[in-house]
Amino acid sequence: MFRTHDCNSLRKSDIGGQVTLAGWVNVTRDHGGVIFIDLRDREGLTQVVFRPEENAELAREAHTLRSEDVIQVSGRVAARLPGTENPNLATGDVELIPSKLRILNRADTLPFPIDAEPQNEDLRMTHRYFDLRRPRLARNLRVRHRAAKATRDYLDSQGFVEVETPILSKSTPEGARDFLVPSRITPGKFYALPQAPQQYKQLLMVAGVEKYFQIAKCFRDEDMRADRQLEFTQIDIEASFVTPDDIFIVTEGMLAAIFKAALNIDVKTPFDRLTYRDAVNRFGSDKPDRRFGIELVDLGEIFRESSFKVFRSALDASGVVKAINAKGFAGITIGQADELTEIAKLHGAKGLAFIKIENGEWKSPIVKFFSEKEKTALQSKLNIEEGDCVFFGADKWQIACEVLGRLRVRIAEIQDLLGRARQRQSGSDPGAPEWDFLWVTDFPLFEWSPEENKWNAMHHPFTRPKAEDMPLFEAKKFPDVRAEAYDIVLNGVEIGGGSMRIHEPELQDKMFEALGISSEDRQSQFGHLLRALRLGAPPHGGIALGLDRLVMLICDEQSIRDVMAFPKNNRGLDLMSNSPAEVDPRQLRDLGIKLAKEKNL
RNA sequence: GGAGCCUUAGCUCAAUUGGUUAGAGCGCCGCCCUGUCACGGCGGAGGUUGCGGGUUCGAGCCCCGUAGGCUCCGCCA
Repeated sequence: MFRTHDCNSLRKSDIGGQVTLAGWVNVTRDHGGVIFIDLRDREGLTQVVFRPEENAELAREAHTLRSEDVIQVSGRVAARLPGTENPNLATGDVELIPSKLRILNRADTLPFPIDAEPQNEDLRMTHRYFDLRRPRLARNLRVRHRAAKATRDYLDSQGFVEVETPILSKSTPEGARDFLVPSRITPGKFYALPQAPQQYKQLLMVAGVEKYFQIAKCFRDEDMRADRQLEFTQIDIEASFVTPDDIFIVTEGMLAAIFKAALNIDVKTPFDRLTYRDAVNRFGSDKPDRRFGIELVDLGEIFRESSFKVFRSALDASGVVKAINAKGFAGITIGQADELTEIAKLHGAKGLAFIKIENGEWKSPIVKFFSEKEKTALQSKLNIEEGDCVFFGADKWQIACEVLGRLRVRIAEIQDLLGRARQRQSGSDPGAPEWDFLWVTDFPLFEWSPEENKWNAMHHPFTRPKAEDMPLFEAKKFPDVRAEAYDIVLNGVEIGGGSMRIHEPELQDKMFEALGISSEDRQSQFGHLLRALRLGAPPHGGIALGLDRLVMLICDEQSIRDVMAFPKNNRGLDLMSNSPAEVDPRQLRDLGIKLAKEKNL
C-alpha cells in the first residue's frame, strides 16, 4: 500500500497510530535541528516533524527537501506539543513523526511560486500541469466534475439517455468556420469537427430516442475571447413531443441540481422570462444583467414634437429616443466621459449626449434645446435627482438600445454596482453571490446580413417560426417573424440557447429557401436531414448549455480557461505542448495535401 | 482585419524631470539556527530592461518599427 491515509484525514483520534502518507512538500521550515514539512496531497496538509534526536539519519535527509519534492513518509501520529496546535489546519492537532522517508522524486527550481497568483499567463500555460496544482484551479476542476456529474444524474433521473455523436462529421455551410480533417482513404475530401451535435441530435429524435443528452465537445474555428475557446463543452439536450415549457422545466431542474451539487445552493425556480424585445427595450441587451438597475427609459412621447433636432430627426426617421439615469454619477470624470463616448461611437452612435445634475443645475450643452415641459417630463420619467447623470441615445431602435445597454454595463462596472472591487479589497467573505437566471424568449427568426446581402438564421436554420407568426413567414415579412427560440442567461452571461425545431420537410424546405440555399445545396448539404423528416419525424426541440461558462460563473472566474484543464491561449496555441505544429511531409503526402507557399511579406 | 493596455532578475514589483555601478521581497546556492506553521539570521549568485532602429553628451524612461501576452470590436448559425 502506497499510503494509509490522505493528508487531510489524521485527527486526535489517530494519535499513537502508525500511518504512511505520500504527497508533495508544500513548505519546509528548517530550524537546523527540528524540521517541519507541510506535506500536501489533493485533500489537504499534514505536518511532518523530523527530529535529529529521534532519527539523525532521517533528519539529515530531510534537510535536503525543497518545495514540490514528492515524498512518502511512514511513522507515528503524535499530538502536537501543547500550545503549538494550528487551528487553521484540519489536521492541526496532530503531526507525523516519521521513521521512514522515501524521496520519490525531486523537483527542479519552480517556474513560479505555487502559493501566489502568477500574473504571467504565458508562464502558467507553459507549465499548466504545475499551475493546476494550485488550490484554486484544483478546486475548479473538481467543481466542474461535480457539475458534470449532477448533470448526468439529473438528466438520467428524468429519463434522458446519453448518446455519443461523431467527432468526425460533415461541414455545413451555415454558422461558424469549421475545423477540417482531411480523409486519407478518400483523398481530397474532408470531415469537419462538429460545431455542435445539432443535426445528429435531431436525427436521434427521428430515431425515436425521445430524450437525448450529451456532454459534448464542440469545435469552432473562430477568434477567441475570455469566454470562448476553439474547443468547448456543451450540455446538449433534445426531446420529442415537447413544448418550450418542457425544456424550460428540465433545464431549470438541471441547473438547480448543478448548483446544489457544486455550491450547495438552492436555486429558485421557475426562472423569470423576458421576451427578446422587452430585454432589449429595458436593458439594451439580449443577455441582460439584472443585478443592477439603470434601465433604459423610452422618451419618444416626450420628444415627439421637440425642437431639438437630434432627437426629433431620430423619431421622425421612425427611430427612438431613450435614456438611462446613472444615479450618483454626476462626478463622472472627463476620462470616463471620453471612454463612454468611445463605446457609444463604436456601437454605431454618432456621439453621446449626457446631462450631469450638480448643485441643482442641469449641466449639458443640450439642455438649452429642451422646453420647460420637456424638462419636467424628463425629470419625472427618469426620476432625476441631484447627483445623477443621464445618458441619451437617439437612433434606430437597435442601435440606440445596444449603445445604452453597453453604457449601462460599463457604468455599473465603473460605479462598482456589484461590489466586486470592494469584495476583493477587503478580502472578506463576499457573502452569497446573487444568481440571476433569466429566460429570454421570442428571438427573431432571421437576421439581415449586409455583407452577404441575404437573410441568415439568427439561431440556426432548423429553428421553427412561432406558430402565430407563420402568416408573416409565408408573406416573407422576414424581419417581423419570431422564432420559437430561447436563451438562458445567468448574471448577464448567455449560458445556453435552444429552440423548437422544424419537423415538417415542407417547412424546412421553405426555411432553406428563405435563407437563399439553392435546391442543389439543400440536397447535398442537408439531404439526409430532409429525408429523415419524411420518415416520421416527431415534433421536437431542445437546448444546449455552455458547460465551461456555467462552471466559470459557479467558480467566480473571469475566464473559461480557468475551468478547463488544458486550454489554449487567445491565438489558439497550446503553449505547453506547442500545438499546432508542423507535421512530417509524409503525413501530408498520405493525405494528398500540398502546402501553399508562404506569402511573401 | 481593427483598437486598447502590458513586457525590467526564476517569480512579483520598484527605479524622481532622461543622469553614477538598474534595486527590493520571494525563490535559488552556502553558512547558522531544536517547536515552526509565509519560521528566523548572515552571506552569495543571478539582468543584452522582449527585439531592432532613432533622438541625445547620456535612454529602463522620449520617438519609430517589430514580436509576444491579455482584453475588447469584427467574427462566434
